[in-house]
Amino acid sequence: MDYNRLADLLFPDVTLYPEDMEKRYPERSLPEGAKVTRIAPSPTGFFHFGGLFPATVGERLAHQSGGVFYLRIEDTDSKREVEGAAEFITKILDYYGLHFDEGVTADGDKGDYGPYTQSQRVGIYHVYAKQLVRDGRAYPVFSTDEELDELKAADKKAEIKSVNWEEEAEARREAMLARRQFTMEQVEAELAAGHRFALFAAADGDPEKKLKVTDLVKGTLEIPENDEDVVLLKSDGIPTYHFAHAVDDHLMRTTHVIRGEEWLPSLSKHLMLFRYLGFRAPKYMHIAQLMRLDENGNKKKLSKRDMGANLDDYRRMGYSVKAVNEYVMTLLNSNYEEWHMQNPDKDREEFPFSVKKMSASGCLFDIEKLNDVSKNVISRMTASEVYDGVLAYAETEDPEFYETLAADRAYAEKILSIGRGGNKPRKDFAVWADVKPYMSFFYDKYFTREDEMPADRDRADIVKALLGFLETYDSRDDQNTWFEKCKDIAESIGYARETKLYRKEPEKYRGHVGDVASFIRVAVTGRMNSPDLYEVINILGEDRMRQRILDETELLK
RNA sequence: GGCCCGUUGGUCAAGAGGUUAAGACACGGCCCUUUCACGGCUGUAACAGCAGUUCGAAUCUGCUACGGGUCACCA
Repeated sequence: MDYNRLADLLFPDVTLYPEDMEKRYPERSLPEGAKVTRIAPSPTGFFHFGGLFPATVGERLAHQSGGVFYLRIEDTDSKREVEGAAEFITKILDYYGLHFDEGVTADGDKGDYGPYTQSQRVGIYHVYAKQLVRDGRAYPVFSTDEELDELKAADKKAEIKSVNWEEEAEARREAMLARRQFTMEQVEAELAAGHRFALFAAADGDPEKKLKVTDLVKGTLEIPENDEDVVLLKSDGIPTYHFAHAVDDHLMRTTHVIRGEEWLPSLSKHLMLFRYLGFRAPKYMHIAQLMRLDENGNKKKLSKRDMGANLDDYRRMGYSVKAVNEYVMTLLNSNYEEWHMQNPDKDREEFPFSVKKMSASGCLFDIEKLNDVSKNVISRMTASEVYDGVLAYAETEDPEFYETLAADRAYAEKILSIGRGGNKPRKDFAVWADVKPYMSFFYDKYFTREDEMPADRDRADIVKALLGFLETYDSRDDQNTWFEKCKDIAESIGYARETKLYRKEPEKYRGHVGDVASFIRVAVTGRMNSPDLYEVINILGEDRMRQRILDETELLK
């Protein structure tokens, strides 16, 4: 067979050669050891939470080494493409603090190795496709539209459990061998009839022979050589992932391909393609998948449908970017947490991220741990930072609360300052959504009496204590004086001045000072629990405090 | 089913031939405390199994079991 002629027949419009591409996209001049990484999502309008892992690793590796981190959009599957998805991706990645040096951005492509959207690179793929035909490594397969439809319909077959794998494999093999048989005349006839073709790479591997590959996280892998022909170009001329991966990562000079371990089974194909194309293969890192527990208690890959799979959900649930990022980092390098405790003031960028520390096995997503990380993150923020965080969250998720907060920043910050700072800060919030119920009683329009007065205390005592409090209250008192007065009130109604005294001899008293504090707390906040009462009253102001206590005593009568 | 990957407490995990097998989360107890949220102390709990190598194995090898991934003109 005259492969040169076949190549011209198949790709009459392609006039460039691989050498031209090499010239157009030369080796990058970067410092020794600099890594070039990328993330390459499909524009489906959905960004998987798990996608944050390879993205974070790529970002850290590139920027830790003075290299390049870029974003490439893999839109080779038009069926799954969603309008505006690329924009959504750039937005959400930016939101999560992943900053790119190159690639698709909100204002178009940035960088010398573009275009960075695969659908705009078809001409480039065809140059290499034509070369592979010339080399006798790739061949066309013609299909009519009906046959194509059938293929698509057959997709579901793989989902049916009762596949006879042996028969299936044999049939596949036979079909493959049959496809490889064709004559130039047949090709000419098909072309003349206007039929479209898919381009396949003929596999030359022997699965009995193993290939030793080093994966930076999995270690040394032994994978069988590839003996399955690989689809390079689909009938519409668009490349498959496999082909685009080889061409793009070579031309964009990616040094490290970081992706999920679901790609491991096709690694053999990719390595073959790199060899056919005469490219040096990049270093690979296959990252273990994030898992969830199914109803039988087995681990399952966290898939699109699962709760918590959508990265954007975390924003909606009110997790801060920092918390999510720290959680991810904790899972990626488990010594991060320890490092962070020892270096509380240092930024995540300063952490010596290590590939060696990464786990080869998939871990379970643990919302409890995320919450803990998140509480710590928020507890370290200033009141002003918390305010900004809540405000940004409420703007989209709770517009009414947003208005309330925005109306008086100083007031909200005062509330958020309670118990903040110092080395034992309060840890009340795991998510921004926790803030509203926490501070609601500070706003008259949200104030409700949620908890009752303690049932085991005398109503008349309560009223006496409350009125006594109003009588002696002086807003100029410091906390100590204020609480001494509470003790006086306790004593005046036959309660113990100290809680300890009461515990020792409960029969001697009708209650204790803690009860008095509770009465005031319930009257003022409507709850049994609240942050520091003295500060709460100071922030609320004397007038509102008096009004609420008066209202409460009315209710008790 | 073939192929590949994985397996240390409930979860995330240190650990790289000799350790009382870290730590964090969760859970329990005690303490602190005017409630809550913190904080301190403390407890329960693990090397999947079996062989082999070795004076000695969580660490090396093999097998088994279990779990996961994957087998598209999807990525």
